[in-house]
Amino acid sequence: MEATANQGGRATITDVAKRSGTSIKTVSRVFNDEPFVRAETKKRVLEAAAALDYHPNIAARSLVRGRSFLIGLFYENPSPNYVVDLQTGALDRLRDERFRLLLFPCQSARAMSGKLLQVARTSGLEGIVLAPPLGDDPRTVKELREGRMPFVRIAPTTALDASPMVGIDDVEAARAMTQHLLDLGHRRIAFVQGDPGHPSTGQRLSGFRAALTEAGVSFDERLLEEGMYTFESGLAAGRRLFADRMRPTAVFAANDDMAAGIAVAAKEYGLDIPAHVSIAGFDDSLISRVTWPQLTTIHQPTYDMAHVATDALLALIERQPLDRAVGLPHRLLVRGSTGKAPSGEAANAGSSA
Amino acid sequence: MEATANQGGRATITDVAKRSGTSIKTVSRVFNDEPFVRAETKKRVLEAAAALDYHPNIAARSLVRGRSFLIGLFYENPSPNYVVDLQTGALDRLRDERFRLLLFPCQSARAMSGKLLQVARTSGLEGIVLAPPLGDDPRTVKELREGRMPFVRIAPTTALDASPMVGIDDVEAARAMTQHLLDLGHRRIAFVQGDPGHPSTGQRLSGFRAALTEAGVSFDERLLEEGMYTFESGLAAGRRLFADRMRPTAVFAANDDMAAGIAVAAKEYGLDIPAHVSIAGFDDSLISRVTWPQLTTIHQPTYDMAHVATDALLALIERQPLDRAVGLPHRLLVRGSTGKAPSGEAANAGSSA
DNA sequence: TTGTAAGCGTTATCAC
DNA sequence: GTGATAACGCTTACAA
Repeated sequence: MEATANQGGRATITDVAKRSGTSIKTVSRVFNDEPFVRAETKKRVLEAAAALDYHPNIAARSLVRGRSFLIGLFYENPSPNYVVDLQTGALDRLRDERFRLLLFPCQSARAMSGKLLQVARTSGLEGIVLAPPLGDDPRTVKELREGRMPFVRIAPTTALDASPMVGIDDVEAARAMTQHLLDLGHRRIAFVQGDPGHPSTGQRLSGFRAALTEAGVSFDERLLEEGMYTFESGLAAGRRLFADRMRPTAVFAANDDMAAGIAVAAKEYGLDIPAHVSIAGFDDSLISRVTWPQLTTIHQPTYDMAHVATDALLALIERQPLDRAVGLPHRLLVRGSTGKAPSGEAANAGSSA
Repeated sequence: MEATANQGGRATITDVAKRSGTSIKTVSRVFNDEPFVRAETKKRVLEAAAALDYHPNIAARSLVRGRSFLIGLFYENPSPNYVVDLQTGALDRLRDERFRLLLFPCQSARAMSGKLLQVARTSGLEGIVLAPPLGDDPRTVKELREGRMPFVRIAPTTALDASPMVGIDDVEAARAMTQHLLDLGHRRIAFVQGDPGHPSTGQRLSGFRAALTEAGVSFDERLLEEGMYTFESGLAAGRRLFADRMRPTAVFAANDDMAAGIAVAAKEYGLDIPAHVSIAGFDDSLISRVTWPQLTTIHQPTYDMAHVATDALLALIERQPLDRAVGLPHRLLVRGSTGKAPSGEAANAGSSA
């Protein structure tokens, strides 16, 4: 072959070595920032590389090192806001690292159960970040552990020490929100649950209940509504709640999408927010700022959680020390959708449907 | 070395060959679905592979083929809804292909100008999908062409034949929306522009103007407001518009996020939508369905555009025939935020601030 | 401080 | 149908 100019394709390390009058090893040293290269030599190499528009071949590099420098972000969440926060947090952490991020939107935790390791292997991933609720599938966790695939979970609720994790305290946050409603004088507070498949659903509910119990307020179980974390399910739950003569003076939804649906239902019933009914959400997603009035909610640092999780994953892969569990603070954002309970406590203002 | 069992690491093609009593070439044939492998041999290979949990090493494969099977999606859009639609469209097209998608969220087209090819080369991309407005930067386009990097643009507005493209007709869609408002009897219609850096801004405005001109309605230039495609800029524009005594009876915003902001401004001024003022958006983003009332808008098939663009990119990379330009249809979605113009044409109902 | 040689795990060539 | 063997472009011993 006697290759001289490497016709056609991209320049290789050999081309650069020839052009700079050095060896491929020296070029390799320069491109890997290894010490012991004379400044002048380095300069010559860099010039040749620039002239040839040389970029190291990632595949070759990966092959010889036995590493892919690829990590995967697995998520199931249907909320674009949440997903983008997640991605951005991970991507930002990867900036200036050699690692790259591959996305794995999943239909459901159930559908992925037992397949995740397989997918990771096929894609050559070196590690995985699992967004909720994927990190709560026992089978997935078991598989990943047995397969020795490094992984970090965001906001897991089961087998907390099965992997490094990062999260907020959902129970505590829900308790804080409930306390806020109690402080405003509400006593008939409804709670709309999220997807039963998400463990956050149970946690938020238990925080809600705990706050009521502490305050000595008994809970009317008829005010516990089911939902699926979607706008539509919130709308439906709201309609059911407001159709009742003994409707609540406040509704705490386990996420913002449902809260927005509930707000629409309230308007359908001619109820003013917050004069007739207060509505609280959870997540501080974009949607919470575009309803009118804006939703009182809990800010979850999704971006930060993804950032920290990615950080931990890199440490795990590189076998560096890391925190097994990081707790990030939530924030209660009081906005226009919650206000003083109507006087008379169980007021029934507004037109009925 | 006399390697027998490949200790520690992943199983390789050699391991599979040994275990199945064949050669690596045969294993390779099986895993690449090449013909001329006896069914029985194939079966043996597959069994051995399964037993060993063998997955072909992507890096090695890429190296020898001189291909990365990586494509990049570059976007600048700050709207999570839009971004996720884009990603999903591209990802869905890639399903069951060997290609993988790398994400490149960009700060701005300007910041990327002159760097894009560089980034693509460094990441070893085989091709690129450019979401608006990145596809309108002349320098980027020139560079990509000269560097012979396959790329497809979504909704470009300049140098339309510089690359394969897919889009909708923004001018036509804006004209349709304006016509809808005219049909409802509106004559004082305000237009809120988007980010001047996005070419869609100019197109939508010109569609708006064209419709007015055709209808013989003169346009009061004071009803042309600036915006940035963000919720906040819409809110600000809305406040300016509604503070004026001669406020419009309808507002057409160049996207939904701004329209949602305008709706909030209207409520601040005590204006009922659509009784006092009609509001129209553009994009059919999630936000358009969570305001109250829901926004009349234009459905842009973002998902489909990304899907088609990715499809075209793959064809381009594989040197297969493809359409240089695909036009996708828009859809006018009439929802609750637009209604008949207040009687008396220039009505001024509602309380002022 | 620099260079030589040996792989990394595939696919491609070409003989059998 | 199948199997040696040579690349692919790079990093890592190991010399010099």
